[in-house]
Amino acid sequence: MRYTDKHKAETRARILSEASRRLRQDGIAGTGLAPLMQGAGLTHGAFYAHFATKDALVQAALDDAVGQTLERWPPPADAAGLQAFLDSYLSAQHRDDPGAGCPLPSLAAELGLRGTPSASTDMLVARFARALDGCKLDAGPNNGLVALAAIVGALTLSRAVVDQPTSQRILAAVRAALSVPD
Amino acid sequence: MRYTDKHKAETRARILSEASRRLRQDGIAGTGLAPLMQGAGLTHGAFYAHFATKDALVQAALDDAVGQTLERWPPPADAAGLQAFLDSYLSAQHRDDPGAGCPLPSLAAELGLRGTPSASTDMLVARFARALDGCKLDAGPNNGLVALAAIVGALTLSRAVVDQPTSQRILAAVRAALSVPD
DNA sequence: TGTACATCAGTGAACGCGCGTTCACTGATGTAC
DNA sequence: TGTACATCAGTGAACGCGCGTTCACTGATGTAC
Repeated sequence: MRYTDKHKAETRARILSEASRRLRQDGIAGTGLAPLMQGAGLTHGAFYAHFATKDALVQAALDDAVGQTLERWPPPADAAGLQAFLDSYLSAQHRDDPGAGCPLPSLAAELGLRGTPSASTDMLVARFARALDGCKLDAGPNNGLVALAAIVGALTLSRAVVDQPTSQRILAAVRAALSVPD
Repeated sequence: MRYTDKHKAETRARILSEASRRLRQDGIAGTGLAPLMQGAGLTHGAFYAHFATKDALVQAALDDAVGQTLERWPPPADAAGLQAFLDSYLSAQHRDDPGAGCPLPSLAAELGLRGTPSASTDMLVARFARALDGCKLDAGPNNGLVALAAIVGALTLSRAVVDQPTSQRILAAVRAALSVPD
């Protein structure tokens, strides 16, 4: 072997991390392989030593983004943890940095339209729905699923809306609606 | 003039209608001008007799989609009307035909990421929030805004999810959570 | 320990293709006389 | 009413560009002797 296996694994991880960020920031169609590889400090030709196609990278990067998201927002242990989850997910910081955020608001629509969804998405939906089940919404047996739809919709709309006060109001309204009472 | 003004206006309307549908179906980046013009029964060169750039078309087509959406779901007059709105918006039919549907679930994320949002989006958000204010969610002063986030998130997720029972459950759960009681 | 060879991640030029956009041209129609 | 001209929506070839992908080659490293 020319380089150690460790070296190759590190390069692959670097490409993956760059892709994971760029996909959430620019969308799937908006992410080109050449700029991506340049961002990873390589030329575009090196790509195919690590992934068979762009689609294969998209799948792997999506898995990575989902994993990162589950690490950032692990299942809350108690009411305070759930409140922290909501505050963090519905923050201006999350809204303004989609590349580091949850892939559902940034990528779910494109995945749905393309018809090439991944199993990771379903898992993330299931985990987040369970995590949110305890929030105050009081929407019946699928409380967590309703709360998830609300926070994903809120973040999506808060990014799309031009008027900044409206953007803030959307986040604040959903935060208030789901918040655990003191 | 070679053709009547009416003829030109009709052609423009045909391009706009085709674009309005395709944008919601394939996204902005996913909609090419050549296939679009072919869909309108013209060659791609004719495009620039009607629009200055692709961006100008996107703006106009987005306005068209918003207008179409407000016609399809006008402000409900009473509780029964609100219920009909919810049932229709959260239907499998709406989920499975994004090209004819509300542009928020299909395009809001891309508009947010691109940073080229339109005033129409804000108007649609405001109108729908007002329309949904009376629904049962009971989420405080911005009830309609919370309900809007929930239905937009629900439709987006129902399209992205692989598992069909989960997709149906998302729509049904949000429908139940917002429904006006009998 | 030192040398010869095999491996293969990474380089950089090139592939065909579709993109948004431009442009010389056509030809059906409206207007002027 | 009939003819000559002006208009301009629409055609179709072409533009440069970035896309995903391929490929002959390089050269640093690990392995074999």
